[in-house]
Amino acid sequence: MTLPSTYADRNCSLARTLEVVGERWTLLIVRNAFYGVRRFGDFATQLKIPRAVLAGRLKFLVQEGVLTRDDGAAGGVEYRLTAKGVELWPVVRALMNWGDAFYSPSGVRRAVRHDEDGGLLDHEGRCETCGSVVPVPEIRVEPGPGFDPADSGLDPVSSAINTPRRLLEPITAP
Amino acid sequence: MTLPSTYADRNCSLARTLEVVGERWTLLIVRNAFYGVRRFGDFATQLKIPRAVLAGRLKFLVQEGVLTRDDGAAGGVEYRLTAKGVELWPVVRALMNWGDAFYSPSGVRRAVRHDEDGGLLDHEGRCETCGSVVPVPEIRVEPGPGFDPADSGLDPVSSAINTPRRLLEPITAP
DNA sequence: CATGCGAGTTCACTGACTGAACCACTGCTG
DNA sequence: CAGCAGTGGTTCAGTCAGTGAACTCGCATG
Repeated sequence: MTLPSTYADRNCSLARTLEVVGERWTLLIVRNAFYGVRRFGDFATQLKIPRAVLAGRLKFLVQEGVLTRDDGAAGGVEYRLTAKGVELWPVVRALMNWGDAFYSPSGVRRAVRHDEDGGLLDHEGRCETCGSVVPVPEIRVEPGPGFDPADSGLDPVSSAINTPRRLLEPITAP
Repeated sequence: MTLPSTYADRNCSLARTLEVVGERWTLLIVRNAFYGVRRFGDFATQLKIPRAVLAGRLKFLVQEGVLTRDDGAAGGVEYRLTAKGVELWPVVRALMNWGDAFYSPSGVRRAVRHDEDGGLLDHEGRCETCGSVVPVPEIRVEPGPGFDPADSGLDPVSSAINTPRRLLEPITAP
């Protein structure tokens, strides 16, 4: 858990990455940060993660330079992805693609589009309409055909992230 | 650990994927399978993973259809990636890319090439020489500029996987 | 001053991981 | 055919990390 090597293989960048984001909950926290979640309480309610674990993960991610911790405009604390954190998008996307392919028979659970022209993104993150590799802030996520509305979450945070929205745009308090 | 949801969010393919490959050690086992490791003992010695954990992970991955378990030609048991398992390559590659980018200042630890023409692969898996998206069995992995020979591993399995080789090609006993 | 809220911390409990030792089966080998 | 080594596990006690509920702290508001 602490910095000094949790995995032995010093020559493997996969192992090195997993030391940072490979623990339980960590990538879901990062995913929520992409979805615009910034507040401690919002992470906690949406993920139903024990607060002690959340506190530890957030501290570690800040220490690793994946998130920043600042006092937000509204007075509370805000956690946001750094540039290094945003670079985790291909990782998140690859994992989502695999889950959609093998565990979502009725189609992707969340569709990913280029917000400028509405084009779907392929597996490499390229817009099928304009052909460009879409930068993360221009990506829109919305429920796809495999999305199950019966399970869309009753808390306001889940409702917000299940509404079509751009990545990184902050979810707004009710 | 068992199948019934370890994460709450039923509408997230990321969570679903992490239920399969998100536990400690699991992706390193898969990585080794890409590198041609097939035998129980070889996984154990290269990863220095407790044998009980390895046994549990292998059983689970077989159950999930990521690996197959067969009696090999040489008489022992062989674990191999299924087509579904091979589809995890983009995940492994994305994680390695991020680790190389942020934790390997002197360059990638392992270079990934198209074995047919020697072209380097970009982040989307496309060959810079011939321009095609390279299928996994045609990918060659070799030590890159960030590779540290002082730490290249003394056991025969590590030596084998630190030698340039095609993915999925079985490592041969000494 | 009471109330409430956000952001954590504390704590007892449980479950998972660790490492070492042990077991079972196979195929030799003398 | 007894002994032995190799492979593929299982068992077990000790430790460590995750869980969930309750609690604390600081700050703003009424």
